[in-house]
Amino acid sequence: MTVPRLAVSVDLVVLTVREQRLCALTWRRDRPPYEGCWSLPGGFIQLDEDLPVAAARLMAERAGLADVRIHLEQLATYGYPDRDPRQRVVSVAYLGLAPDLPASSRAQVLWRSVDELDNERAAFDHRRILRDGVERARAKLEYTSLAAAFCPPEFTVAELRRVYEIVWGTHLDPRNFHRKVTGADRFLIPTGRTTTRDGGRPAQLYRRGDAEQLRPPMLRPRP
Amino acid sequence: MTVPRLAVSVDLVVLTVREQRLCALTWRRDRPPYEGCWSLPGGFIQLDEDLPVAAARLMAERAGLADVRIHLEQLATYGYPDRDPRQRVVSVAYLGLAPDLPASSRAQVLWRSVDELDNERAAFDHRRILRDGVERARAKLEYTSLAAAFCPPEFTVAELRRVYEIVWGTHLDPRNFHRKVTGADRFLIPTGRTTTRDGGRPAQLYRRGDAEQLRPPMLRPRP
DNA sequence: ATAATAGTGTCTTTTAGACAGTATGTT
DNA sequence: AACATACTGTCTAAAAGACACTATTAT
Repeated sequence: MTVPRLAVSVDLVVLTVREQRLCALTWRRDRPPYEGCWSLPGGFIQLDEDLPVAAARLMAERAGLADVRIHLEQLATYGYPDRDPRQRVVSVAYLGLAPDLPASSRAQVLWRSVDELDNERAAFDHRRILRDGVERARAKLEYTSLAAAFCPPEFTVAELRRVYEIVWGTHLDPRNFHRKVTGADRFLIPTGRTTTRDGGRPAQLYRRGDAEQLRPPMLRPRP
Repeated sequence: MTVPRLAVSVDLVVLTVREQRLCALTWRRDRPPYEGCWSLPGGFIQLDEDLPVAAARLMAERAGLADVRIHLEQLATYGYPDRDPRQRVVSVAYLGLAPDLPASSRAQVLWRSVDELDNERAAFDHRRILRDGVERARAKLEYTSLAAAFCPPEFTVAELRRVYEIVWGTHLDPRNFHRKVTGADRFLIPTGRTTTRDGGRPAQLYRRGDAEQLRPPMLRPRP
């Protein structure tokens, strides 16, 4: 019996919060198929390459983000037979959460609002993959400390709150939020320094603690 | 540029609760590599086959479970280069949650306790995959209604509680549990019938409701 | 009657949600 | 001074945890 062999790619859903919007890193395709559509950065894996290694390599090569501080986790694998019209490709998607970084040097690579992207023609099944990545990120803010992955190394409680508000598209009470996150075990570590970059009274700066879970979780307000 | 092509397989972590233990469906390997070790049921995908279709096919062919009522979801994809010594294989793992079914007709296919399996030599990286599947199942009981996937079509609150207790390895207060699950929106639908199969006072029988989320979640007791 | 399990009620503690009030900076 | 934001405190409502008590079957 002979075993079918397939092309295997890695696609990246890299999210960040910038200009009051949840944004994803995208390419603009300049040739068929799906010319003119947006697509996720990605590429084929090498024969001797582990999946997370391929994801990190493509993060540098195709997303322009060589920074190792970016949180990267496997999202899901997409493999229905005609998702690429040229050949059968099984794609392993990774989800990356990044702080607001300087834009890439390449003109082809753009941060774009996920709401905009959702209303535009996407290449392949990349809209579906993006949706899955956004929903994963939204869900993970509830019960993990991953929101801090969207923040710079030192951040204020208000900046962290704005991450939640923008990713969830909701308003959160600043005082209750403050109590919740500062009270959570090992979520935030005070640096002792303060900043006035948000205006008003100087705010404590925090670093990310080593807690991964947020217990009890912070549930999204439901309409 | 030439695209490397790889074998892609689907491996199944099928869990059930039987004889007071969380069990997984396994094969016993009768030839190298990993002769004598246990392995997860699985196989290669066909060239024109979608991943969920392949998972369902292998569920029937290799696990002996053609039953469509079994909950099936994608778990994760494993692809480090030497996970199979014969050739490079990227494996997409699926997680299945099944009620306590009659044993398979094939002697090679066995339900075995996940704790036992964790202490025995496994083929390939199947111990890691099993651990990931078990952890996913444990986590999902917290914030979804998936525990009912381990139960027969009609079940009592006590049977549902035993699922939680066995999967989590904890004791839960029967009265608080009853209040929580019967109060949860659209988690359980009373059938009107009762049963005495657990002894004692007859218990209401319930069917699974259409709620997928459990809000607020039922958190595992922590030590 | 006794044992076993189902189900209800009650009290306490924890947490969330709403919001008043004080603190400390900038303009 | 006015204003902006940070932070603390307080009250209430919801939910979890502990556990007493009643209900309905089998033996």
